[in-house]
Amino acid sequence: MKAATKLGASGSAVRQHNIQVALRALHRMGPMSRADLARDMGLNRSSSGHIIGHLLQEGYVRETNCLPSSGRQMGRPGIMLELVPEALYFLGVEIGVAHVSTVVLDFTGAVVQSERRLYDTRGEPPAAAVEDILRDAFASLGADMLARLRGIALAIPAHIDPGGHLRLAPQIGWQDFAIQTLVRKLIPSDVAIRIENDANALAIGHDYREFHPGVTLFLLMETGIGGGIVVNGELFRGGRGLAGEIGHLRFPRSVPGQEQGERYVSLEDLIGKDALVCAYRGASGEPLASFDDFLAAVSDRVPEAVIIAEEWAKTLAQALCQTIRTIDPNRIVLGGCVSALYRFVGNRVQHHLMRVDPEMTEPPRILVEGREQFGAAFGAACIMHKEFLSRES
Amino acid sequence: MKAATKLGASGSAVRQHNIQVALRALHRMGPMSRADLARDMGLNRSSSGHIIGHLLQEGYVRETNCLPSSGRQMGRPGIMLELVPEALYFLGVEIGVAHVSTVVLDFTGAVVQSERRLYDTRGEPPAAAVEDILRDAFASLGADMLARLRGIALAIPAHIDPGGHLRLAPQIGWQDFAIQTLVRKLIPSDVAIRIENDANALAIGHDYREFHPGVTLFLLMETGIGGGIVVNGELFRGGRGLAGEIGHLRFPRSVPGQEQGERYVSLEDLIGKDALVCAYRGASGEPLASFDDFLAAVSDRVPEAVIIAEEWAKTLAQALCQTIRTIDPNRIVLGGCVSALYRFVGNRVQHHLMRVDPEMTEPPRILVEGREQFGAAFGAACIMHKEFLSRES
DNA sequence: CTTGTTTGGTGCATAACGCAACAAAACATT
DNA sequence: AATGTTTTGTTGCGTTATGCACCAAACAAG
Repeated sequence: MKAATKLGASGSAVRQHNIQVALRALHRMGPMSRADLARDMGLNRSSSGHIIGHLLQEGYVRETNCLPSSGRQMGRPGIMLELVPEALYFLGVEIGVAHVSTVVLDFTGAVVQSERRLYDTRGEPPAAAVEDILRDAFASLGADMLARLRGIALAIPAHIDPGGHLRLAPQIGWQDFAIQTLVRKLIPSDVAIRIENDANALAIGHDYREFHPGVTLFLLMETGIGGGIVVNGELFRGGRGLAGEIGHLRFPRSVPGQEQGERYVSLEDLIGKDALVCAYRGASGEPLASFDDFLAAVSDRVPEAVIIAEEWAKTLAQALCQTIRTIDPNRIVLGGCVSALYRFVGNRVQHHLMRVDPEMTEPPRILVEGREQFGAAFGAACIMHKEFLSRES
Repeated sequence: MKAATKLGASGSAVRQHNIQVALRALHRMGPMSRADLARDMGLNRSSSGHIIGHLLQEGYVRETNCLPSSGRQMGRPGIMLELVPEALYFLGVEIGVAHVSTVVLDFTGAVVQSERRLYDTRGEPPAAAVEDILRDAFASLGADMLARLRGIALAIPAHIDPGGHLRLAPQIGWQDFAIQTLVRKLIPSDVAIRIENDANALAIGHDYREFHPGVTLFLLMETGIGGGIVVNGELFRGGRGLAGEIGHLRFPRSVPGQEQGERYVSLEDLIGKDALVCAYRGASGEPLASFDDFLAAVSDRVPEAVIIAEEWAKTLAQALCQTIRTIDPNRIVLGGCVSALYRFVGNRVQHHLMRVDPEMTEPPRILVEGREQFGAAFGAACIMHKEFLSRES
């Protein structure tokens, strides 16, 4: 109510803004000339030239011999410009239950370094673990990267509130931990920081490679079911950072013993990896069967496995229907190891979707994200890259 | 992918932007001096003075004798400034099933005219009806209002896609109708136009009187259950304009005859007004009972009515739980005549909410919007007022 | 070779903001 | 009552970034 407006733009703010727009255009459209840039930004060639001159001098942009890829042109060809890859670096760190991954992006957004190593997160107190992980991540960076690092993001399977405070991370046993202020104390003050939920990071990572207009729902399906919602390239976090947590949808399941008493079970306890493995072990009589065994059985159409997969498809369809009606996504992307099951029973999911809600007009496309190399660490790094090109330098 | 950036800001664009910011501040904070404005906007007093000088000359702002309401101040008191009410007007029109409402806002956002009359929308072909309604709405405006009208919004119980095309309006029997292009042809080209879903308009209307940070879910509960999601003052429409349509959530209901075969019913067929009236008529044995009779019976704790209300509370809690987990709202506002039931069984809804999802930490506040005079027409007018203060003049 | 077209750069004008200074208007103090 | 203090509104000047017009350069086509 008394929130200050604070949006006044002064002269030099315009220049900052236009620099950001130019860098974003250069990032998205690849090499382009000053004239291309002027047309794209809607300003005069001379202004574009001044901006590029500034960026050349600062070392963010360089001229390149790349051929003008655009169609046949009549006059003098332009001098192609591109972002200087080694100008700045951005670090993404994924803190998992039993591993830590790091990804380094250069200024063009390309992955220049990627590591994954085992780490028992549960065995350490939070503060010591974070300090440990960051020290290791920094040690793996070259001196030039370290000097030009401008952003770090941590992706954690946790509920992070809008202030960067970790509320609850059941899988790694952390809770109520001021992680952002801790990280802030550990790294130079000119490096931007962001703490993000891992599913949100994955969603951004998937979306950032190419811009998807509209609304995308990203589901990360492992033992838990996480989710991220991306709207026109921006994360939708909800009021307290919990939006998209589809895994916590509740479904009534009648208890065998009692006739009337309904119990409510969360979605991830119904269609998560552990639930599937547990069901398959019971049905197959193999108490040591793995998730891959289950997948193989579904692939071979073993009846016990197919029945479990069918139930999975039905429950997933119910959940997707609720979500589709609530946020109206244009597309749904499935990730995580459980998403492999969709390749076998995707048509069953579609079938149940139409059965649950026959009135649904043009349901969103559902696709499976297979490229697991782009993990949450990549998404986290993308968040910082994106943020740098969106805020003032 | 090839989307032009087109965000370059030139010199005069800065001024336009700052004019908008100044007008918004004046609208939100009420009368304030040039110095107050400069502080709020974060620019120099001289710049603020220049902007105000321009707005005074254009007739958007005037000096007033209103006392500086802010606390004790030492030096020379400032000259209070305020928006000129009669500078511009904005019209909101709600097209209902059996009535049409119009609301006119002045430049300060105050309601200066409000009408409601019966109109059988179903009895007319869409194009003729819209033309008819608009002609009547214009006829009710004074000449000065007509000359200074800058925006018209229509609120319709329909699915409107992002392009302003009416896809489906079952309640009034319209579908697939290019309403925005029709309206565009009927009114002067300097008047902005917006076609919006009625629940969305209501949500904006509720939110616009004072700014609510975070996420608000607005539920319009009549025979149908509509919904609107407002995020930091902006509507979240979803990929195709269907976000928040909570009434179309599907719930499995076992059919009495068949044991196994589940049927899925949409939420509005379970907790909408017609469903409640139908159930109460059956239970009470009064085939002509009205919704108000049912409410009175619940108020008097007539057992048959209370049982129906309890089922309503349980189903509503289930639906709210799914929604809360999906979009994580900070608050939920109930509107429409059915929301009166919440006053009686709100605690039961809360009880079921905790039973469905005991792990929910700090559930959003649920409140009932009683001021029905602020209907969808008011919300539609607010949309145009807001849009004028947000876009370039 | 000449002509046409497009590009990159330069000088000048314009627009908007920040800064500093000043008169004016109230209140506090002596 | 006279004076100092504090804040406000206004004015002139300097800075910055953009737009416009013009020019040389580079390449294609006739």
